[in-house]
Formats: sequence, structure tokens, C-alpha cells
Amino acid sequence: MTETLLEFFKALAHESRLTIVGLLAQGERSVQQLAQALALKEPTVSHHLAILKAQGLVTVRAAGTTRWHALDREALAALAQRVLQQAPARAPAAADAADAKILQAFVTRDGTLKQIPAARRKRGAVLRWLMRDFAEGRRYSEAQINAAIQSHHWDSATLRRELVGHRMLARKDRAYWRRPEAEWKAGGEA
Amino acid sequence: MTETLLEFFKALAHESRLTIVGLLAQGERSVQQLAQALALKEPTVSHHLAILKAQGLVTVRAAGTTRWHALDREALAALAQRVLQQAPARAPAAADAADAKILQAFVTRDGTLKQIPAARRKRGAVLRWLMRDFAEGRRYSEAQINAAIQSHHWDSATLRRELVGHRMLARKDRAYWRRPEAEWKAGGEA
DNA sequence: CTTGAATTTCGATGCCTATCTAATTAGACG
DNA sequence: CGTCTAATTAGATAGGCATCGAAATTCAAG
Repeated sequence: MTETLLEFFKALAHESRLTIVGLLAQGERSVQQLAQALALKEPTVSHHLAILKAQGLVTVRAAGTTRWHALDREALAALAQRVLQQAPARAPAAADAADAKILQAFVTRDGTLKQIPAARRKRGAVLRWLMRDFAEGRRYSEAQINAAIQSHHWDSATLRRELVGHRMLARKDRAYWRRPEAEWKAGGEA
Repeated sequence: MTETLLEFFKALAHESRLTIVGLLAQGERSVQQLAQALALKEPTVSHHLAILKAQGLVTVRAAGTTRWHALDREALAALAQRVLQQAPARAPAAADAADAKILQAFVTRDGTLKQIPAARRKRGAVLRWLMRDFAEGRRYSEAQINAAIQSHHWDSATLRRELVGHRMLARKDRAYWRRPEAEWKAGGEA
């Protein structure tokens, strides 16, 4: 995901290519025309078009000896959509209503955990909330786990141990990863 | 416009910065935390954050000696919107119904002008259609004008002169620009 | 099959910038 | 006021990439 997104931004992060996209938004152009408009040589334009084509942003239509390049508006819109989807994300919300009530008492509006709940049920709610920072299928170092927790509470060591104890995080050697929610959503003893 | 857009793409067109945005999407982070997560030194992270801040994508909140950095989701969404707005553009359509009928006769579906109409009224319709390639408030070189026209018809010289004659394009020295539509929408002798 | 035009591929060069270390600023705490 | 921590700024180095000229490719037209 980030893979393609990075390539997409790289493709548009150059003045020549952004101008090419602007020109193609007006209509089809040949390599020669683009080279003339941009004051560049044909090989350079060809190079830029190859990068845009690799992202599916530009399509080609051959007519005689010249090749007409056009902008694929749908591809551009689709990729821009992904940027938007990235943005909304989830609100600082809880998994369910019961958790929400508990979190309201223990977490400030800016995401700081005021206190680690002593009651097991309440502690569970807080831990589930902390897990929103970790994605499944990814490995984290202990430092990364600590870093994520520390933006909510100073005692990352305790909370990290609790996350492992509640079977939300798994640990092997020096790596951590998120366990499937099914294994801790309901039960989970420390 | 393109100015800011280019800087926006440049800001996100680097793996480190894209990862930072991803981390900040999960919640606030300090420079240290980011440096640890990215396996970079603090000055490097500081450098990247400065670039993201310059685009308004990241905001800072100081608390004691540490500074918490957060993602400005609205700014990200607003910029992504601009990419989308760029994309839709206008369809290969005519200004009005009368022009549409004329264009249907002289322009193929892929935007090629089959023949330059001899009748003045019909020629006017074609010229108005050609003008969709030129934006107001921008200056074009003769080469740029030719390039735009040539994607529709080989005889860019004649058509360019017609555009000037119909007062759609203005010319001074070696520069061309689009004249206000009010000055040629109705009248206009060659 | 040959010629010519439009484009792409290749290899080399130079600029931009990501990254580091070292030094400096700014705030917290005795 | 010193000291400690977090962060930024400054300066230097290295790697990536845009650009070009030259050569190879593709395709249409005789």
C-alpha cells in the first residue's frame, strides 16, 4: 500500500512531470510537442512519460509514426482517493459502548492516559484502546512498542507487559506482533 | 497553484516522510520516538518534520521539553481534494447546442479536426472549441500554441492566425494569451 | 528492401537532497 | 545559575535522479 503510494507521489513530485500532467489534462500530446512546450529534449520527456506510465497515469495511442499520450483521469482520481482514505482514519474512539464509557474516565481528549486502571475489566478496555496503534501482520521492536505507548503514558514498560499478558501482543525473541483479535476480544487472563 | 501542489508532492515523495505521516496518523509522536521507529537520528527527523510543517501537514504542541507532533488531517484532505479537482476537467464538449452540432460534423470522436470549416459561423464554433486548451491569465509561447493546436490539426499556423483574428487570442511581442470571453463570445470579425 | 521520421534506450555527467556528526538553543529542575 | 534533556541548526558527505548526446528501434511509405 505505502509502496504504491510512495511511487505515486514520487511520480508527481517533479516540475517537469507535473507540467506534463497539466498539459495532458488539456488534451493529447506527442513527445515532440511536450519537449517543445517544456524546453526539454525528447529523451528526457520520454523518460518522464515512462515514469508516469508506470503509475498508470498516462496512456498511449499510436497513429502513424507519432504516439499520442493522454492522461488517465480515472487512475489519477483513484490514487488521490487513497490519500483521502488515509486521512480520515478512525476517531479516538473505543471498540464498543462499554469501553467508551471507561475510556472517557481514564483518557483525556488529547489521548493521554491519566492512570492505569486497577480493575481488570477497565484495564482491558484501556489495553484494547492502546492496540489501535498496532497493525496485524507487522513486526515491531520493543523500542517501537514503547514509542507508541509513550505518547499516551510514561510507563510503557508496565503497559507493554500487560498487553503481552492479555494476549493482545505476542513476543518471540526480540520481536513483537499483534495477535488476532479473536484470541483476546472476549476472554484473556493475565 | 502548481507551485504549492508541487511542494506538496515533494513533501510526501520520500519514504521517511511518508512513514512519519503514517505514524502521526496513529497519534502524536515526539522527535525521539519517530527517530527510534525509523532508525534515523533526531536531526534527520527534525529535517523531515520541518518540510511537512512547511506544507501545513504537521502541527506541534509543546509540553515541557518535548514537542508532540500531530498530523493535520484537514490540510491533507484539502490538498488531496485539489488533485481530484484537477482531474475531472471539462469533457470534450462544446460551449452550446448550436456549436455541438457543428463540431459533430467537423471533429472526430478522438478530437481530430477533420477539416477547417469555410463558413465563418462554423469556423467560429471550431475556434471556440480550440480555445478550451488555453487558460486565461497565462502566457503562451508560439510553440506552445502550436503544440496545443497540432494535437487536433496539422495546420497550426492557419488556425493560430484565425484565433488571433477572431480576437480569442491576443498577441504582443512573442507572447500569446487568452482574451476575456466577453470580447469574442458574441461578435468577432476576422 | 530501403529510406526517413518519431521515439526509446544507453551511458555519462552534474545537481539536489537525505543523512550524519558536532555545535547550539530552549526549557525543566534543583 | 549550572546541569540535564529534547530539539534544532550548521556544515560536510554520499547517493539518487534529471538531463543530455549518441545510438538503437519501430513503423510507415515508396
